[in-house]
Amino acid sequence: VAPAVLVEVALPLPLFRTFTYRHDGSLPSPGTRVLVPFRTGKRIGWVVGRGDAAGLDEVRPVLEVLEGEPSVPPCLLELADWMAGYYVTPLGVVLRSLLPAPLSDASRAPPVRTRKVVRLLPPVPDLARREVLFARAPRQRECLERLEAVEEGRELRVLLEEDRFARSVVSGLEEKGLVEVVEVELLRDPFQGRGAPGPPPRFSLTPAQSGATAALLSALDEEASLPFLLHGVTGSGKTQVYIELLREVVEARGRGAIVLVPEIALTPQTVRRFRAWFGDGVAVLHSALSEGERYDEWRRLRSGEKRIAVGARSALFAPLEDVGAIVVDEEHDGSYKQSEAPRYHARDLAVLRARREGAVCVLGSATPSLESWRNTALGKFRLLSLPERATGAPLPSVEVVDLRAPRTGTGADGPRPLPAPSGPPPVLSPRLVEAVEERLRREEQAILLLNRRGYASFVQCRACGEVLQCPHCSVSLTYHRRRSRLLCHHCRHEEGAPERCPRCGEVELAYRGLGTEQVERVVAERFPTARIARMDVDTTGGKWAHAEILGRVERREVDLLLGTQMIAKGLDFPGVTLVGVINADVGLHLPDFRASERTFQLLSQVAGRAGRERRKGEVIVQTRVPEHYSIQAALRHDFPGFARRELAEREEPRYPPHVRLANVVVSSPDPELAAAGAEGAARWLRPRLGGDVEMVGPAPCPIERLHRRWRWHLFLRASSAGALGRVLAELVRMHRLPPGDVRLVVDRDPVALL
DNA sequence: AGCACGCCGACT
DNA sequence: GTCGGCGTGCTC
Repeated sequence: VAPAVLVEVALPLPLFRTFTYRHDGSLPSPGTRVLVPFRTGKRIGWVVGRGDAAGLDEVRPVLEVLEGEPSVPPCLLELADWMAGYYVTPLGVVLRSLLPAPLSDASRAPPVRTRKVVRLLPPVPDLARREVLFARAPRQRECLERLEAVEEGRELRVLLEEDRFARSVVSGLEEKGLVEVVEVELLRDPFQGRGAPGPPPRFSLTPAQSGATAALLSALDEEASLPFLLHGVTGSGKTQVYIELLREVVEARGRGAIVLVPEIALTPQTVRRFRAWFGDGVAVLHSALSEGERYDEWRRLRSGEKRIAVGARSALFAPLEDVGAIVVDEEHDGSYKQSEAPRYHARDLAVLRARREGAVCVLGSATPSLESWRNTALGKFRLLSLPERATGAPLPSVEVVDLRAPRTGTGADGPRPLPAPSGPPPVLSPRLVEAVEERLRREEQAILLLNRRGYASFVQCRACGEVLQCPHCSVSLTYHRRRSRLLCHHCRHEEGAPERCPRCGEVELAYRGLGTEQVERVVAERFPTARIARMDVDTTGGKWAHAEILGRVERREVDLLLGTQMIAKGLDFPGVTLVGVINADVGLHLPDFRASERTFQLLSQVAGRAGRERRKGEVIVQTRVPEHYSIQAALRHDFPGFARRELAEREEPRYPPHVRLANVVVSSPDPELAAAGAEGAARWLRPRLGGDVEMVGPAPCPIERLHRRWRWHLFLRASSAGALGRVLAELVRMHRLPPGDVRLVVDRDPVALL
C-alpha cells in the first residue's frame, strides 16, 4: 500500500485559508485538480503544496486526483498566487477564474462532446477464418470490409445511416471481437460554417510600422525587455505591427502568443485579420462561445495544437507554456478590468506575465491610459509612435457644434444670442443634417454615435415631477419604446411602461434624456430614404447579430450606422466619411475622476472611424460644453496635450496615476447596516493608516443603492502598492463586520467608482 | 459561498 | 404538539 501524504488544497470558496487532506500516493504537483470531500458534499480544488495536520481532529482523504499533469501550468499558478495577494482574493477563487468553468465545478455536466467511432481490432482475420466467421453473416463481412477500406475508424452514425448497416451487424462484429465502438472526444469548432478567411492582403509596411516592428523584434533577443507602449493614431496600422511580431514569435520561433482586445472590438473584422495570417493556429476566445466551445479552444492551447490566443480579458490566462509575445490592443479600455472577484486588470497582468515568462509585451492605443503614458515618462515603458495613418489618409477634420446655440444657428461661430431658447436641443443640428445629406447624395456612409441606449433615459411626470426609479437601485429607469418597457440598466429589472404617473395619476409624461432608440426614430423621419442600422446591446441579442449588422455595413447595404460606444472601436469601413457625435456630454459629468479621460477616448476613437482610406473624413461633435479640454483636445487630435492637462488635474486632489487607489465598498440590504459597516471598517482602519496610506471617506457610493443593496465606500490612497496591499490584506482577514447581511468588497486600481 | 444547527410563530 | 423562518458559525 502506498504511503499517505498530506496535501494542502485551495478551494474555490471565499475563504482565506486552505484545507488539509491526505492522499495515498505521492504528492501531486502543485496546480493539480483534486476532488475532495467538503462538509456533506464534494468539491474540486487545487493542490498547492504539502499539508500539515497539526491541530486537526480529522483529516479526510482526497477522493480523486483528477489529472495526471496539472491543468494550471506552473507559470500560471505563480501568476494566480500573485493575483491572490494583490487583489486580496482567495487563491481558489483566482484559480477558478483562470480556468474554463467546467474544470472547477463538480456539478457541471460533462462538457466534452463525443461521437461513437467503430474501429477494427487486431488481429485481422485471414481468409479461411473469415469463411467460418461470416458463413451465415454476409452483412457482417461487408461491414468489416467497409471498415478495412477506411484508414481510421468510421463514425457509427455514418456506418448506420450512409452505409445502411443495421446496428445489430455492428454488434455482431463486436461480439466476435473484430471491432470496438469507442467514444472519441469531439472538439467543437466555433467557426464551423462561417467560411474560411481569405489570403492575407499584400502590402508593405510604412516606415513607422517598420521601425516599431524592428524595435519589438530586437526586444525578443533581450534578456528582460521593458513593456512597449505603441501609441498609434487611429488607422495607423497597429494590428499589422502585432501581426509582424506574431509571425516572428510563432512562425519563426515556435513560441506562443496572446492578443487581448476589448470584448466589443472582437469583431469579425479583427478575427478575420488574424485568421487570414495564422489560419487555424488561432484560438479565438469570445463571449459568444458556448462553455463547451471555450473549453475546447482552451484544450487546443493546452495541448499545443494552437499557439495563438486572441480574446478578451481572460484570454490572458491562455494555458501556453512558452509565451513569446503578449499584445494588449486598446490598452486604455476599461473592459480589461474585471468587475467581480478577482477584480484584476488584464493590462497590468499582461505586463506581469510577460515579464515573468520572458515575453515581449506591447500595449497599443491611439489614446493610451494615463497610467501607461506616465510609465513611458518614468522610463518604465518604452514608447513607440505611429503618428500617421497607414493609408496616408489625413486624420479627419473635427468640428464642434454648440448645442446651446439657437436651433437655426450655424454652430459655434459668431455671437450667440442671449437668452438661449428653452426646451431640449435638437437631436440633429442643421450642420449635422447637412453633412448627412451630403453623404447620402454621394453614396458614402456615416456613423452616428450616442453613448446612451434606449429611447429616453428617464420618464418624468409633467404634473408632479416624479421620476420613475428602479425598485432595486437608486437610478432612474430607461424607457425602451419598441418594447414599451422601462428597464434598469444596472440590475436589469424591467416593468411595463406606465400610462400615468404612479404617484399623482397624471397622464402627461415626459420622456427625457435622449437615447439611441429615439435617435433612430428621428433620423428615420429626417432621412426617409436612408438605410439605417442601429447597433447597441439591445440590437445585438443573438450570437452573431453583431456580425450580421457589421456585414451589412461592410457590403454597403447601410447608409447610416447608429449606435453606442460599441461602434467606436476597431471598425474599418472605407465607405465611412462622416462621424457625427449626437451628444458628446453623455458621461462627461459623472462623479468619477476618469470622466474626462473617457470622453476624450470615446471622441478620439469614434472620430478615427471616418475617412480611413482615400476620401477625407469629417467629424461633427455636438456638445453643450465646446470649451471643455476633453473636447478641445479631441478636436485637435492632441493626445499629449490632453494627457498633460489631465495629469495636472489629478494632482490635487491626488488621483491615479499619481497615487495607487483602492475602493472599499460595504453593502447591505439595510441602509443602517451598510453605513454602520462602513464606519466600522473606517474605525478599524484609522489606527493602521499613517506613513504612506491615507483614507478618504466613508461616504455613500455615487449610486447608493444597487441590486437591492445600500452601498457605502471609502478610498485608500497610497504612493506605493506595497503598504496599501498590507493594510487591505489585514482588513479583509482580521476585521469583523457587524452581524447580519453585510458584505465588504475591495477593488484595487478601480476603473469605475459608481 | 453553502449548509447545518438552533431557537420562536401559524398550522395539521 | 410540529413545520419552518433565517440568524450564526464552520468547513480539512
